[in-house]
Amino acid sequence: MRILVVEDEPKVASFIRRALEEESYAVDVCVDGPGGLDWAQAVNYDLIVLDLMLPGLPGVEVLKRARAAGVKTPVLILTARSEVDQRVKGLDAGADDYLTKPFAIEELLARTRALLRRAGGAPTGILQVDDVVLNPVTREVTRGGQRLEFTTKEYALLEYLMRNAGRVLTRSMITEHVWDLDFDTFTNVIDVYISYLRNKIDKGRERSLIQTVRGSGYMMRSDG
Amino acid sequence: MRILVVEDEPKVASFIRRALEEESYAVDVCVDGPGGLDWAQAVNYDLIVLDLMLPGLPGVEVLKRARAAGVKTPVLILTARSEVDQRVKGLDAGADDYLTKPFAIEELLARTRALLRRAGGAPTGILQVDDVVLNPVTREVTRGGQRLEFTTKEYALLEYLMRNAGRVLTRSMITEHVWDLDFDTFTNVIDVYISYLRNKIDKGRERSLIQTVRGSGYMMRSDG
DNA sequence: CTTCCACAACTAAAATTCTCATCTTAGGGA
DNA sequence: TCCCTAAGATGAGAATTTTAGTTGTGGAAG
Repeated sequence: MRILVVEDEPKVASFIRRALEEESYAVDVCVDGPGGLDWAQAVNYDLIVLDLMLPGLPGVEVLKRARAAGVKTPVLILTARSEVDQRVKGLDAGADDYLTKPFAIEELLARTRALLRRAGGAPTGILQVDDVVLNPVTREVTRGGQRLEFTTKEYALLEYLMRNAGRVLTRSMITEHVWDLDFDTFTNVIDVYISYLRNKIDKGRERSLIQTVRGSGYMMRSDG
Repeated sequence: MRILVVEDEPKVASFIRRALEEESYAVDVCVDGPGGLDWAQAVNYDLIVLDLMLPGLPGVEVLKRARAAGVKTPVLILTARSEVDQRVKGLDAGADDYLTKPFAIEELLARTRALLRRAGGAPTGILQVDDVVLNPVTREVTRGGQRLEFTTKEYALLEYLMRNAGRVLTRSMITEHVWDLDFDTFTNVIDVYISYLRNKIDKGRERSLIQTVRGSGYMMRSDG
């Protein structure tokens, strides 16, 4: 899940970034309106968090132009408590939800989850492949009832694979969703992390849930 | 030293990024013209590497507008072999040097060094503080003739300190030049890396070359 | 059909980067 | 002077990434 945060105050931006990254989202931060608009159009984000008070170009304008340009990504806007009519304008301009500053970070995370869930059309949010069950809300993963522990990157990769079970994911697709955007092609971190996942998930089983598709990428088996 | 690379082909971009990072520059990559222009104006880069063949806005236009907006940063343009008149236009628009694709990466690094040296007005490039000698070209550091080894980040931090010996560098200045732009304020990596440097440089000496300026930041002693 | 080669993928181990928790120090009140 | 707080230092170790050597695969050549 890739999220764009358009926010000019560095403190707030890095606070949000950190919180979202802890939840295993891939986060890009942009500090001004025009830049935000560019990124929103250039990359197919899963969610955009947009401050309405921006230098260069007001947030509402960014949103309007992005929508005009055909960007369908759900947008969560941030406003100061006083900017009530801004908020209304924001929702009119095509925002999907809003949050007033200052806000509890947990609130932001909850709304993020909600928006992503709504966009994905998933009713429960629980992912299951074979006897592996992943709960995106609590970030808990079990296999056959046994709890499994993952690091942030491992979890992000696993969730992406499970969300796309039965589909082949190329290395660049994985890169785009789980690692940084300007990613180095000449590394094999993905292979390494696949190996970590297999170690934890398939330990002791003969057939891995994660299949290698030679020359293309990897695929999570959609069913036994 | 912070460098902006504006280049749309991901392979080329990450190739350049990697090469520059290996030389301890802090590198930002931007994939289109408008974005490049924004970043060039928003951040005080030490060098901009600009592809002339860009989506959104031609490189020459980016350059013209940046210059019009008062951006003084040296610019190195990249062109395909066939785009001879583009190159001329680029130099007319205010570029400081050019390189034709395909190019040897060493060539790019050499020109980068040359441009940065020219801009900094440093004649030899060798930095010396007390008996610590740093050669930015070979990335070799010695103290009293003894060779010292550093990791990429350690080296970048040390070079920045030495280039500004006698001046107090705040944590945000260090952040801007050595770490990523959207840096987390709540971390103490800088302190940790200062500690690493002291361990390697001052091992066994009573007085550290790197002074702590309480409440402000750090400073490399300019002289004994 | 078999063998060989080149490339893709795998993995262990090392290196690097970053975080966290704890300890130390400096400086300003009470 | 003593104590308290904020700032800084640092060891331990977790997470991430790189490196390099090994293994596996499929196609080409014989």
